[in-house]
Amino acid sequence: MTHPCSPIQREALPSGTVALARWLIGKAVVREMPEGQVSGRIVETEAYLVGDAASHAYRGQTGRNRSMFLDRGFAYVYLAYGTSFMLNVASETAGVGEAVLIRALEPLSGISMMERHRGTTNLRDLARGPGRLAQALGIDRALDGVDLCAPGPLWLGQDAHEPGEIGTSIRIGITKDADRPLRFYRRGSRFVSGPKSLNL
DNA sequence: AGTGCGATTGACT
DNA sequence: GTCAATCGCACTA
Repeated sequence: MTHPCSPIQREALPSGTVALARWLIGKAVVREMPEGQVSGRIVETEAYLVGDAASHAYRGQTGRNRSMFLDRGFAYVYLAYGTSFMLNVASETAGVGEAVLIRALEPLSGISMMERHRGTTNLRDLARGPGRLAQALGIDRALDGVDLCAPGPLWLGQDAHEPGEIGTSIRIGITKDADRPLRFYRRGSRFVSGPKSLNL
């Protein structure tokens, strides 16, 4: 197993939300549960910026989005469509509301636990899409605001693996500021979400 | 207090 | 390919 075993230090995160979104491709998300460890390699991200009408922080800080305004490396978790939790990484200095949405993982460890959480054994479907990813890792609002750069229930790890070639596209599922090239993905990975036309 | 709307998913034609 | 489910939250009054 190629387990990462300690969190990436906050100082190692690149500054700038777009830089972080690209850099996170190929890093690992690690979830510690009572039953064991679940982890996956990040293969798809999106950036949400200040002045971006698609961002939850567009109209400033609110009860839901306050974790977007934490320092780099803290988690912002929210519920979308009443059904799916979304995992984001706050990406700027404290007080600035920007974040990176983690959209898809390539399963690395704890796969049987992911299968149980997701109700399928289809490896490709375990964490392809932000809602599926959160379900596979048992992520919900209880993890909103946790430090992903510290040991605990959820953290970011190095992965002994090349990030691969990174593609860029418009973001998925938004209607405002929909033309900006702020989605990043591992080119050629079968674990990325989205239509073929955005994964070239 | 009421209303409209998603950073999605799964089921179905 | 289409489409409804589902609910917390932000916005209006």
